[in-house]
Amino acid sequence: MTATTLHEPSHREALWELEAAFERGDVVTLFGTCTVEYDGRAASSLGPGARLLVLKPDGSALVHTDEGRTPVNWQPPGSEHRAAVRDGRLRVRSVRTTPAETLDVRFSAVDHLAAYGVTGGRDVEVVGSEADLKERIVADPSLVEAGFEPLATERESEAGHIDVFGRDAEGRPVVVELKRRRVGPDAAGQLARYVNAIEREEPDGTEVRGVLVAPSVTDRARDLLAEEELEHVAVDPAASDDE
Amino acid sequence: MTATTLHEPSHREALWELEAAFERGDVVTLFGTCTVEYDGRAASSLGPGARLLVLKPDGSALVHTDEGRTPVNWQPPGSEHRAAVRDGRLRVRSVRTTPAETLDVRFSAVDHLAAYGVTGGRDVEVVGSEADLKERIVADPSLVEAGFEPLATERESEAGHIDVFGRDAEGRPVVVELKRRRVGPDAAGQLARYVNAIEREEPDGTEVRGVLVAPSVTDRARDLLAEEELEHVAVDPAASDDE
DNA sequence: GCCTTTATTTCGAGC
DNA sequence: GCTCGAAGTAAAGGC
Repeated sequence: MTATTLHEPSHREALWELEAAFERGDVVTLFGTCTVEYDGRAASSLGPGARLLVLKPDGSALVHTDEGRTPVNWQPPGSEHRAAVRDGRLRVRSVRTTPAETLDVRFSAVDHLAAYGVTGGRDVEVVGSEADLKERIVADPSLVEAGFEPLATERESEAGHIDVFGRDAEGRPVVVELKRRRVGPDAAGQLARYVNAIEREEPDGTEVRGVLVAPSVTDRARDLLAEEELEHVAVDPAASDDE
Repeated sequence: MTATTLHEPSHREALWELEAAFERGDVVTLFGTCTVEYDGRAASSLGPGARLLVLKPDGSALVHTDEGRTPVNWQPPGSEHRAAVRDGRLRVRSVRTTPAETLDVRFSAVDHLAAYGVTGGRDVEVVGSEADLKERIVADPSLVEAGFEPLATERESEAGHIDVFGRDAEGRPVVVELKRRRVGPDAAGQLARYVNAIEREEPDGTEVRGVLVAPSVTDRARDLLAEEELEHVAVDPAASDDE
């Protein structure tokens, strides 16, 4: 892996290295004092300050301060990075279309620039997602209730994609909505929409049950579930193989 | 601003510099080959690869590959960073509680380390948010409809916070929900919940109107609005002073 | 491309 | 601390 670094480069030196790094498809980090202007879906302006700029070969751009997980400004993948020196100052501009968005970073001082060939090993295996919960339900339908029989995990309805569809011990259709964590009113509304859609699809008068499978629900969600005559089944969030 | 950089340091040299940087409250970037283990709300495992690790003094940790705006692994602010050398390899561990989460980055090779004093200028002024839309509505209520009179922008209901509440030309109560961009069924559901809540609060039989103010709505949202007898008013998203 | 939903969402406000 | 909703949400999957 090659790493090129410049310590307190001139703006013009930084520009040369930046352009070479773009050419190579490197990931670039830039530390320095800069202002940031963004215009697109919204618009924002950020006064002078010391920041970290990360530029990726896929077009992503991140402006980080010393605080927060979220960049203070950014540009999503698919943007195009361009660098220039204007009035003796390095300027990095990242532009994308649909939607039209521009990120403009103007440096008054560049403290450090590093360019790296970063490749390989992007695949993360995340465990504990909603998909995992679905697998648990299918493997052990009694987690929903005794006698529950899953019929489809990919059923489409007029209202959208239903997590698990099946029938209870008495043969009544059951719509199951899965959430891996405590849920609010939005999830109750989502389940209600699905149940209504299935009621329209089933023969007239068929009673369709709706079950929200989640670790817990908020008070407001509980009220909404009661109002819509939907049910909540508590499941332990993690607990698959580990304890 | 002081910037310390190490090029291809030994694992032990990297450790010393890391600990000094933590002490100083610097932002640190580390390039190298590493594996990443995360365990907390979910769990994940990331095999060896070249990555960029960013450590912030507020406890944030970001693991970036050469793709994507979102880090492949991370730890939110409030975590605590610790570094150590085990079996001759640098290991950075970031831990937080509530919820208990651990991020473990094990390096097989450290290519570059940089530490920076990044301070000041974190405040971004974002224009074009929902709050801006609310100001526009209050300044010109006819954007909702002729004769609309806003009475409250902070009205609380049993179902939650209502963006704008007012009365139409005939004196009927109107619940206005604002969205700065095209909306789906969730927003229609949200508005329906607010309208229902106000109908319960108003004298029996009072007809309460619900108006969704947004640039546009999806087909499904349109159906849902029609079902619930709610209305949609189109507003240009940007368009305040600029054109 | 649009639509829909999930996310280790993050973040902020209010209670 | 929890709840709720916004976000330039991002990212994935389906059409």
